[in-house]
Amino acid sequence: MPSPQTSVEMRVIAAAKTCCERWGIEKVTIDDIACEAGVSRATLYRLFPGGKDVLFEALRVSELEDFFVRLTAQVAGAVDLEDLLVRAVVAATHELRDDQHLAIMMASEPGDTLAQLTVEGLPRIMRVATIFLVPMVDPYLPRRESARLVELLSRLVISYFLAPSDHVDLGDADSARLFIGTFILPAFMASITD
Amino acid sequence: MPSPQTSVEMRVIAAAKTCCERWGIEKVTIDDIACEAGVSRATLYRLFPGGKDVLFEALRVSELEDFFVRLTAQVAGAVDLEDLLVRAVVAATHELRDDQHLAIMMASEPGDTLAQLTVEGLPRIMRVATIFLVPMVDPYLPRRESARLVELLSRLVISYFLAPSDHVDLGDADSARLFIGTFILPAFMASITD
DNA sequence: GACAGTGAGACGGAAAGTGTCTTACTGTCT
DNA sequence: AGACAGTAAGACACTTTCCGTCTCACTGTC
Repeated sequence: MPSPQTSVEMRVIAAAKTCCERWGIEKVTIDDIACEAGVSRATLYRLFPGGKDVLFEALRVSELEDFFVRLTAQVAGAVDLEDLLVRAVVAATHELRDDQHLAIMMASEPGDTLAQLTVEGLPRIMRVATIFLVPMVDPYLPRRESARLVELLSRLVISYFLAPSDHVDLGDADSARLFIGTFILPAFMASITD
Repeated sequence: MPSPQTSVEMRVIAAAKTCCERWGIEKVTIDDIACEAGVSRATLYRLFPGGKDVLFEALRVSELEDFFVRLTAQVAGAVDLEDLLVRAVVAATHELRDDQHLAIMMASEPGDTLAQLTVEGLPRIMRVATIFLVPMVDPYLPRRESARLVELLSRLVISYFLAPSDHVDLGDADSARLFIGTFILPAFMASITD
């Protein structure tokens, strides 16, 4: 094989992303993706048995991991729990707002995209968020509390992204700090190990 | 009827344009357009007998007319033939470069889009260009020469737009003036009625 | 030479899209 | 009131596209 074993999968996933941006998920066909990836349909089905559903699930997971990899990089160097949470919330909000791919999906298939951010996709989002963020919160809180905190903030970031508030702007560090200091940290105060 | 007789046609054409931008021409269906226009399929077929082909042809004509209406506005007030031609060429080049719709089409269906700018669509472009521009050139040249001049410049604008040159930039007034003064006007000098 | 990975493409069934037609509704005009 | 034009809704038959699976041939690698 000419490259690491993930190469073809990655290429197919990237092709799926490209095709989605070009045509919208509901107009993309397996042939489109296979063609874009420079791969035969047979290969695509061998790599992702189950077809479109499995492939798009893999794409979402891939996107989500990229999202949190970037997020992790942006919160490196936080000095305490409040700083960590504020940075994470602000960075996540900006990532969401700047996500070109997400914007296109939201414009062309609002229904599906919203479902992926809320009812259907939220469990996966929570799962990946937990994997990436809980280890960062762990130094400050007991494990169980870390998971609760990450879940709570993740839900709030998504909610405020989808429906911005007049009172809080989680994309603004000061506003986020005030919000977190007022509504979030007190609830976890008793557990803070520091 | 609640509005002028062209209203429904316009709405359908606008819907076709919207759908094209969202999904690309090769992915759009008649149902998409009818739905976007808030019109039944029956109505759409009554308005554009022949379906997709006729409808898209109407869309192209509509786009083209809009293009030249804007162009006409931008060359108003030209003081002589050279000035008129330079303004027209520069404005047309900028229109093409800034055309978001065209850019999307070019990205998603380069083949079809190019065909509409060259082999298949060029006769229509020439026709509409002639209708709009010849009257503006007429004061300076005999009718037959006007048509030749408009055709020549239209072809050149498209060519330089599609494949920019290192020597000439028809989007730049000085460069365009030099070009027109050197290669175009001399050929028509003998006919200038001024 | 065995073998894993792949491209090409055939295949039948399912789904979507097309173009035509009929029916019923809603206003407008006489 | 009744005729009428314009329309939405959707049934219909036909065509095209798409899907998922399968076979076969090719190509490198061990």
